[in-house]
Order: sequence, then C-alpha cells, then structure tokens
Amino acid sequence: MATGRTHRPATRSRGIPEATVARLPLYLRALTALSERSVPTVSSEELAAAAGVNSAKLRKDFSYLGSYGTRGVGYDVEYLVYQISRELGLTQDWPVVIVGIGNLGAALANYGGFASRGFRVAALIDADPAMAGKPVAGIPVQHTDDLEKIITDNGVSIGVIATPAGAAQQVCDRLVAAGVTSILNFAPTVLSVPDGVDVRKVDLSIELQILAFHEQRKAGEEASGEAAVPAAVTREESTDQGPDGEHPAVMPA
Amino acid sequence: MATGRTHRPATRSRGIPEATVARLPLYLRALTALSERSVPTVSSEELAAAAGVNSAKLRKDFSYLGSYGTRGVGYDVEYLVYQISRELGLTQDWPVVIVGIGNLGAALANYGGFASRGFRVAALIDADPAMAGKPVAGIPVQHTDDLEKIITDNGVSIGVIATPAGAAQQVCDRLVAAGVTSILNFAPTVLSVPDGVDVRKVDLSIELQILAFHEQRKAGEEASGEAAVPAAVTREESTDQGPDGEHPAVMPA
DNA sequence: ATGTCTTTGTGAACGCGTGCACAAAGATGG
DNA sequence: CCATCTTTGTGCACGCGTTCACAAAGACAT
Repeated sequence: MATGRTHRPATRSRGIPEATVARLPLYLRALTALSERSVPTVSSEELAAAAGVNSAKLRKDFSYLGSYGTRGVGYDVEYLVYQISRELGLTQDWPVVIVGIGNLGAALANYGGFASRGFRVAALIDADPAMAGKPVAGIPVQHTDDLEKIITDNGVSIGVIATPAGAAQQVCDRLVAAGVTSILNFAPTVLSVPDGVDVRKVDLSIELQILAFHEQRKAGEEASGEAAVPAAVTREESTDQGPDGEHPAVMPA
Repeated sequence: MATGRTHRPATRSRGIPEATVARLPLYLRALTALSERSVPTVSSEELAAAAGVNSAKLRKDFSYLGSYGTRGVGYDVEYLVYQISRELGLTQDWPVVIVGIGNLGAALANYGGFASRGFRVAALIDADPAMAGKPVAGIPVQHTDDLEKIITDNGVSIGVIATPAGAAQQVCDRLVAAGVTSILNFAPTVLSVPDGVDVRKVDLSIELQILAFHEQRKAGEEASGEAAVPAAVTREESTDQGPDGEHPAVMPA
C-alpha cells in the first residue's frame, strides 16, 4: 500500500498487522453510527455486517487490541469507540497541511470527514501567487515560499499533496525536509521518501482502470461462454487492432 | 479491496492475480512517460524503479500477460504500452457518470486523469434541482430523476458516487438497477451490491487515520527507546488518558 | 448452584503474494 | 561459429492474511 521507497518490513507495528490497521477506521465508523443511535452493545456478527467484513476477521482484529468483548453479549459500543480511537491516535489533534489548492485541494479543504476525526486543516498552500490570501473553506491560502515556516510553526507532521504530478516530488521533498513524516499523495506520481516517512497514495485514475479491467472481463466472459481454456486464448484477436508488430497505440498523458 | 458484498472468490480473473491487476496502471503510467521521451526499450530493473516496485515482482507480473520481453535487452516500450492498455481494457471508450456534484464531484469532473485514459465523463448527475443545467467542467449537470435514462442512453457501465454518505446506497441501488456493474465509491459508507457488481472505494478520511496510526507509533517509539519487548507493553500507559473503565470519548460524525 | 445458550477469542490450515536465486534465452563481439 | 555477457522468466520457499471450527467464558434462567 504505502508506496514509500523500495521496500519496508511491512511496518508490522507493535504486533498489529497492517491489514488490521487499515480496517480499524471502518469499524470505528460503524461503531460511531451505532453510538449515535445509542446502541449499547453489538455482537461481532452485527458489527461485521455493518462494516462489510467477515465476523471471524473482525474478532481476530479486535483480539490484537486486547480482549474488549464479553462472551455471550458482545462488545460495548462506547468502550470500543474509545479504544479504537486511541489505538489510531485520534484522541489527539493532528494538524494537517494541504499543498496544491486546485479543484481537488479545495474539495479536500471543504471535506468534512477530516475535521470530524481529530484532523485539523492547519494551512492551505499553493504555488500560485494569485491564490495567496484568497480564502478557501474559510482558510486563507498561503504561498509555497512560507511552506517550511508553516510546517514548523504549526508542528505539522502530516501533509496532503494535491498538486499536479510535476510538482509533487519537489513539494514532497520540502515537506519532508521541514519535518513532515506522513504524506497522503493525490498526485499521480511515485514519490521517493527517506526511511521513516510514510506515504499513502490515492489515485483516482488507477481505481477506474482496475474497474475497467474487471468490466472488460465481464463483457468478454458473457460474450464467449466461459470456456475451460486456461489461458493464451482470446489474446490476439480479442480487440479490433490487428497484428502486433509495431503498434502506435500510445495513450496521451 | 473491492468491498462488494460479503465475500467473493478474490475475483481471480483469467489467471491474472488481483494484486498484479492493481499494479498494471502503475506500470502503464511509467511506460507512457518513457514513451513520451521516445525511449525505445526498458529493462525490468529500470521500469521497476520508475514504478516503485521490486523488479522480480514486475517480471512476474508481466509473465502473467505473456512473454513480451527480450532477454538481454528488455521490454519494447510501445509494445508494452499497447499490451497493458489492451489488458486493462483501455483501448475502448468507457463512458462514466458522476453522481453528486459537490466539491468533490466537481473536482472529479475537472480531473484530467479520467479523460486521458479512455474514460469519458458521459454525464454529471445531482439531486439538487438548482444545479440542473449548470455547467461543470463544460458539462451541464442533470437531475437525478433522469438517472436511469442517462445510464441506458449512454450505455454506461461505470458509475462514480460522490454524494453524501446518506444518499450513497440509494444512488448505488439505482445505478445498479439501471445496468451499472462497476462503482467507484467516494462516499464514506459500505455499499451493498448484488453479485457481479464490482465496488471500489476511496476514503480520504480512512487514509488519514492510517497515517495517524503510524505517526503516533513513531512518536511513541521515539519517546521510549524501542526496547526489545515483543508486545503487550506500553499499552495502558502509552497515551495521556488514564484508566479505561467508562470513557465518553465519543467522536462526532 | 447448576445447566443451557450465546458469543468471544484463537489454534490450525490454507491460499495468495513476495522475493530470492538461477537456469534459459538471446544479443553482441571476436 | 563460439564465447561471453546481459536480462528475462520462473521454481521455490517463506510469511502474511483469511477463514474455519471449536473450546472457553460468561450471561441468564431455573
């Protein structure tokens, strides 16, 4: 997931598997909804259904956090909300900067899901001088020149990159140099960061391409009754393009 | 990944592992960049570095597609671009609808990465009557009432949901009923879909929470010199909050 | 107090994904 | 034509994650 540098020992943190960590926010969301409806307890079966996972997996996930359930009853909703929040580090405030206030950056600044879970947008940063001072989501945009000062003054350790691809690595380098150790990257680029810095990437285009792959597969399977042919079939002739020697089928950026 | 319903046989499509499919867009992007620089061939080592993965992994990934390399030389860039594009189904046009034209929906509509890879924004749909007719990214917004007609008229099979969480499931149901079989969900909810429909979700808040977890871990590890204690330590006393009996530390939505 | 019934917590098996390491393939030079 | 050198393609082993299935734990009724 986290496409940091080349490799990493899977970041198996304090015994909690990475896969489990990735699901904790899911559980937290479901639990928060239950909490709002004043539901006192919930069984692993119910909660798993709400979170869209297998109940055994959920129980094993929780077992990494400790024994927080009561056999025959289930889990105390409020208690579990607190424990997961604490485990995820959401009991403290995380100041976040967003760099690159274009369409996406502005949308992120306006996104309510950040502020509601311990994340506070400390600053919006853009390279365009014309943007400076203009308020977005009630926060005045600051110029890239002040990036280092903003980071240190606010004690920011999490940065969000929403710049064009070309600027991402440079922005990333400056963020890291200024003390940021976690980066959420929306730019369609592979970022290089030193050890100790976490990078997670969100790529809208990649997600669509994965969907397209499965979509194509469905369509093809439907057309030719799914034969028992293992592979190497419907390869060359499946699409319109004829021979394969030299194909100028280059896609634009 | 794809949080469809309860389970699914891992969607092991035609022998190509899901993990490999998820990396193909990454390779494609790196290859496209090389193609623009008119680089004729590339070795697995070079390409792997550009894509941020292990070279052995890359070679194994390509081996699922076929033997497209030349030993002692490497891979033909143009040829590989074409092969991957075809495998991902990007040689054809995919009309896409975006439902929910708020900040995020508008940003997605303006996002260049879609149009450039075979994806065409066929329509923008919003439930707000005031939005109807208003152009966003050069495309007039249409009202939800016409959703079904829009889907069928344009032959849309991929839908993007960027509505508030409360409306997502309902929109999803209507999309599916109208014939959509792939959904990219930006709403912070678990969607239930019938078998045969793929759902991929992108949750900005979850990504940040995962980063916060690691960030907290770094901070804690730094404070208490990372002892060789295997686990079950620095549990209770790690954070400020003292005992754990009944904690009203509930987070807002 | 005892028995029954529900639900947790986890041991164990299995499958997928990853990475090493190397043989086979082909290019290139003499 | 042969030798050398580069790079692919893959067999193999290992580890993580998932799932099943069940014993232990506790609630609840009698």
